[in-house]
Amino acid sequence: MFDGIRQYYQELIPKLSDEEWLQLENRLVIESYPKGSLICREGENCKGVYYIHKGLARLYYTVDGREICTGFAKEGEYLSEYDSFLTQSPASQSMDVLEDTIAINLPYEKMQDLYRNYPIFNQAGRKIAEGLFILISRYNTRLLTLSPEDRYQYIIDNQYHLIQRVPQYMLASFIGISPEHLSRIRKKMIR
Amino acid sequence: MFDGIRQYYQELIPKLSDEEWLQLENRLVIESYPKGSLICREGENCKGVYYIHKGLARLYYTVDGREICTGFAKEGEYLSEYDSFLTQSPASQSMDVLEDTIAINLPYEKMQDLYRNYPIFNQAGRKIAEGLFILISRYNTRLLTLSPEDRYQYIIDNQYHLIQRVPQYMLASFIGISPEHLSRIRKKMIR
DNA sequence: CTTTTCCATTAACATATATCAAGAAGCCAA
DNA sequence: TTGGCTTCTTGATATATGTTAATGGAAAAG
Repeated sequence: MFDGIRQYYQELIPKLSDEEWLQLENRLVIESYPKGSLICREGENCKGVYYIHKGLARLYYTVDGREICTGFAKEGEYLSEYDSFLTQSPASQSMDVLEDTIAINLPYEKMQDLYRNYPIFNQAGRKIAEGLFILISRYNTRLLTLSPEDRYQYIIDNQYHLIQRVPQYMLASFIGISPEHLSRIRKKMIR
Repeated sequence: MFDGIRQYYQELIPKLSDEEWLQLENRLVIESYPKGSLICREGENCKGVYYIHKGLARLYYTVDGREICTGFAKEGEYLSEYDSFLTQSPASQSMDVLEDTIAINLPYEKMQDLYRNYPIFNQAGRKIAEGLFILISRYNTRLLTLSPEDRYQYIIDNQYHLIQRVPQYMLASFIGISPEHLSRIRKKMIR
C-alpha cells in the first residue's frame, strides 16, 4: 500500500533511514472517496497532502457557479490545495474525485510534527514545494504564452491520460476556454 | 548591507546560529545593475536568487516580440526565474531592472553547497519555495477568477507602489490585458 | 532650453472567444 | 429495452478585448 509513497520519499531523501520512514508511515491516513465526492471544499482549510493510490482527483475554482479546473492527479501523483494547506486558511479551490479513489493523506499537524522531530523531512518538504512551484509555474507559462489550440496540443502530447479520463468540458476550463470553443478547436485539428 | 537578508533568514530559521549565518553571508554576491539592464536573459540558465537591496526588478515573458510581466520585486523582496534556477535549465522568462538596482545574489552552486554542508538551510529553502508557491498560486487565482477591472483594483489596494513605479503598459500585461484596455478601465473607474 | 523619446489617451474598427439554444450521441440505471 | 442524464457538437449571435493609428504631454537626453 505504501510502496509508492516510500519510493517517492526515498528519491527526495536518498539517505532516509528505516526508522524515519516508519515515523512517516505511522502518520499516513488511508482514505476512500467514491466517485464525485469532495476531498476538500472551497472555504474550508485543506486538511492534508494527498497521494493518489488509485483513482483520479481534481482541483478547481468555482466562479459564478462555473467550475475552472487547474489540476488533476492520477495514481502515483500528489494533490493538495497547497496554499490553504500551508497557511491553514480557507481554500479558494475545491478538490473532488472523478473516479472511485483511494488517497493516502499526510495531515497538516502530522507533517509539522515530522518537521519538528525529524528535521531531515525539511529536505523532502523543500523538494515537494519546489516541485509544486515548477508545476504551477509551467502551467502559468502555457496559459500566458500559448494559444488555446497549442495548450490543447500540449495535453495531447504530454498528458494524454487526461484526454482519456477527464470529460472534455473540464479540459476546456483547464486550458482556459469554453467547452464549445474546445469542440471547435478539435474539429479544426482533425482536418 | 546584509541586514535585511539576515533578518529574513532569521525569520525562516529562528535558531540560525552566527556560524551558520556567516557561512551564508560568505556566499552572497553583491551585484549592481543600471536601469534597463538584464539580470537574466530568457534561454539562459538563471544564475541565482536575487535579494533586491535597492531598486526595482521585473520578471517577464517575451511572446511574439511583446513583453508579458509576471512579477516585480522592490527593496527587501526576492526575485528569481525560480524554475530555471532550480532545474538549471533555460529560462522561459527574462529579468531586468526598471531602476538602478543593487541586488544580492545567492548563486546556485553556493546554495547547493549550503544544503549539503548545513542541512538546516533546507528549512529555509523549504519556506522560500513554499512562499514562492503561494505567491504564484494567488497570482494565478486572480488571473482566473477576477475580472480585469478587479485585478487592477487589487493592485491599487495591495501593491500600490507598483502603480507609482511601474509604467502603466507593464501593469497592463501584468494583469493580462492590453495597455489601451487598461487606460479605458482607469477612465471608467475614475467616474 | 530644445529635441527626442517614451508613454498614456482616445477613437474607429477588427476579431477571437463566449453565450445561447437546439439537437445528437453516448452512457447509465431501472 | 427504455428512458433519462450527461456530454459533445453545431449554428447564430453577442461582446469583451485587441489592434491600429493619431494626438498630446511628460520625461529624458543632449
